[in-house]
Amino acid sequence: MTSRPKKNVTISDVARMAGVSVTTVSRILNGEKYVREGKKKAVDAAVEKLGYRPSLYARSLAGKRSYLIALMLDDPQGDYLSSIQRGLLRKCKQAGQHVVVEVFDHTTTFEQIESFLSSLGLSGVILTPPLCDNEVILTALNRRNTPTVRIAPSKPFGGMIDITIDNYSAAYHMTKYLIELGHTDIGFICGDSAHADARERQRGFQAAMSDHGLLVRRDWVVDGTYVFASGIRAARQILDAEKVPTAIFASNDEMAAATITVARDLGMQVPEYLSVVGFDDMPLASFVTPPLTTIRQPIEDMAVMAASLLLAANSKPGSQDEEPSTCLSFAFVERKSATKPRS
Amino acid sequence: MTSRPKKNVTISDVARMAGVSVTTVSRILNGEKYVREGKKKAVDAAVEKLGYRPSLYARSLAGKRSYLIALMLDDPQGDYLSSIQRGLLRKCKQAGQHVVVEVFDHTTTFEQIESFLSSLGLSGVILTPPLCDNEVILTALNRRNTPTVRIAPSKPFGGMIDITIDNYSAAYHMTKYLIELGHTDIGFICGDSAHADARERQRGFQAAMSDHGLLVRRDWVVDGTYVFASGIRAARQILDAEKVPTAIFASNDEMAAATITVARDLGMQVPEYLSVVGFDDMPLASFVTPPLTTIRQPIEDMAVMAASLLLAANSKPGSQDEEPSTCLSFAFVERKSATKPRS
DNA sequence: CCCCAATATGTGACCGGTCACATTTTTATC
DNA sequence: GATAAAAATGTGACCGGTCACATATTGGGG
Repeated sequence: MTSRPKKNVTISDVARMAGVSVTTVSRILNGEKYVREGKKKAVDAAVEKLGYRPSLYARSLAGKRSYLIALMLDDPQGDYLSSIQRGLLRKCKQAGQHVVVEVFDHTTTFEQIESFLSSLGLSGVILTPPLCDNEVILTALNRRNTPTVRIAPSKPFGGMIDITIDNYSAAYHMTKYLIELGHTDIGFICGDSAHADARERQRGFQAAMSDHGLLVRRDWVVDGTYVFASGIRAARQILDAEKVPTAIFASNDEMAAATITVARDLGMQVPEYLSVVGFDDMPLASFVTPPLTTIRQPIEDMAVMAASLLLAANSKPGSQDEEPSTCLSFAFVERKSATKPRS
Repeated sequence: MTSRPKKNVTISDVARMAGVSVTTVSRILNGEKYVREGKKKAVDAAVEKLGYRPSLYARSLAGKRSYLIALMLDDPQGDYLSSIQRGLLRKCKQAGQHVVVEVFDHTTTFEQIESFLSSLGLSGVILTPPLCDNEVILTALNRRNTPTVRIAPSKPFGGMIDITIDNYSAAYHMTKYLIELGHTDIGFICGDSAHADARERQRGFQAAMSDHGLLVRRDWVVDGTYVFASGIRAARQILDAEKVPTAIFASNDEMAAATITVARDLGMQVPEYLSVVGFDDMPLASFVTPPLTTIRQPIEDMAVMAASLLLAANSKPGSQDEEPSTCLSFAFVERKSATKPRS
């Protein structure tokens, strides 16, 4: 490491070379108005020639804005979160923001969040389930009033922006579909009950059933956690019994895929002997055999929108009250995994 | 937004309350030696009472160290990267570093990387395939001499730390296993050839075949990109022909799973009529029916180690030459997806 | 041609820490 | 008890920008 610590090019170097003041350079860099075209050219040239890049740290420290958006995750795993992250990265990159990913869970203390927030001075936060319903986190966020967008939260919280789909209706719709296909014996595999969406989906299922005068056997509604392994367990629990349903509605595709696997192991053809439907329409859904009938959720778009809203909220301060929360629409995707019940 | 912009608690507030100088506070916060126990107590108390949290920006700006580690991704998708990210997050959190995820690809210009690096002043970078072999990125990194750890790179590059497994040997081993099972007609689905590991695996396969005097039919070696969909295409290409192999070695589990799906669609039982093996041992591998015989790679550990090395490299500056690159060991995992060939 | 508003640009304080260096106190040695 | 080395602490410059405010230009309208 003999190389001289090569001094960084600073804004004043640029100013000097362009023959203007640092403020002017700063203005130009930030695209403010009130700058003469000529100076702008000179400055741009100097920037180019010197290879100047503003320091994120200096900017954040001196200015009021920040260039970091945090994606808070509980368990960094699975296609769902992957999609969210992908959408977020795409949007943020194009907006010149950087994404810092941070893991928190239900054991996280107020102190920890607080410390994270104040040391990073974020320009925004994206909260994914189940963190979006974590009181501790929400309170901390609110106290520091950090712009926040929540994805698929349970209930509104102090003017935060929420993005979700109508999980209840979607599940209702799907259930109705199965019923109209002729099924009356329908099993349900729940998602992680810490997630609001999981609870909503279950509500939708139950409602559809009772609206159609069908009873839901308690042993056909089993818990899952949205991951494949839990789907295996759940499906086994339902299908190992003496009396089995003719259809199973899994709260996400991963568990639906697991259900198909279990069914196959047990020698039950899908969909001939057992209809299986999922939720989310992850890539997986179309690859499985048979391809899953499911509900499409525009996850990546949700993330993109989340980022956009965050950025917007950030530029115009006073808009605390507008609450542009959004409920995006889902789509029913009919493929091959469900059909009329065996007679 | 009527709330007064609540001034931040600064280090000098703490110093004042504790009755010491800011330097002392700084020292204590950074765990340096040369501080009397008494003062430390007082300072800690003040910090506690005031709820003081050091600003990452101020620290990074003033100091020489940084608290951000970048994870550079090409395509943020799939279990492999997910695992890396998980390991990284875990380690970094415990080390008080934050992870910023950034997407780059082969179209990325030197200018872009350069700009990213200098504005963020990272304390380290983790490079995943295929970025770990991207000359542009490597050069930029080297020029700024940012501590870098590469995961599964192709060849050494200017004293950078590398972490990998011996993909060649692993593939060789797996191929030999199939051969010893009695297979002579073996197909191979390649991974993304931009990834060094994919090329190594193919080399290992070829070597094992020729070492055993077996010829590799060109139409049984087909390209894939490590994702499920590509596995479907590849498997179809191999299995739709008139003469099909008795075993297929897919370069990762996802494509192996796809192969099983295709085989099933074609009415070929796995493993009775077709043995299928994968690579990576992702969660998926044990869920698929039949569970995959595969090679386990300690991906998450690799990431943890990457982070550790980065942190270490960071604390002791002069250690440029040590090059603690590591080749972790893999494990052969025998499950149910491969067996003796049909006779 | 003068005056005022709108447009441009510069000045210097400040953001919240760290660091090199100076200074003071403690501890150990004789 | 004197004295030097080690330990502890303080001082002020500096990191690289932004911002509020002051100042200088410009451009109509009367």
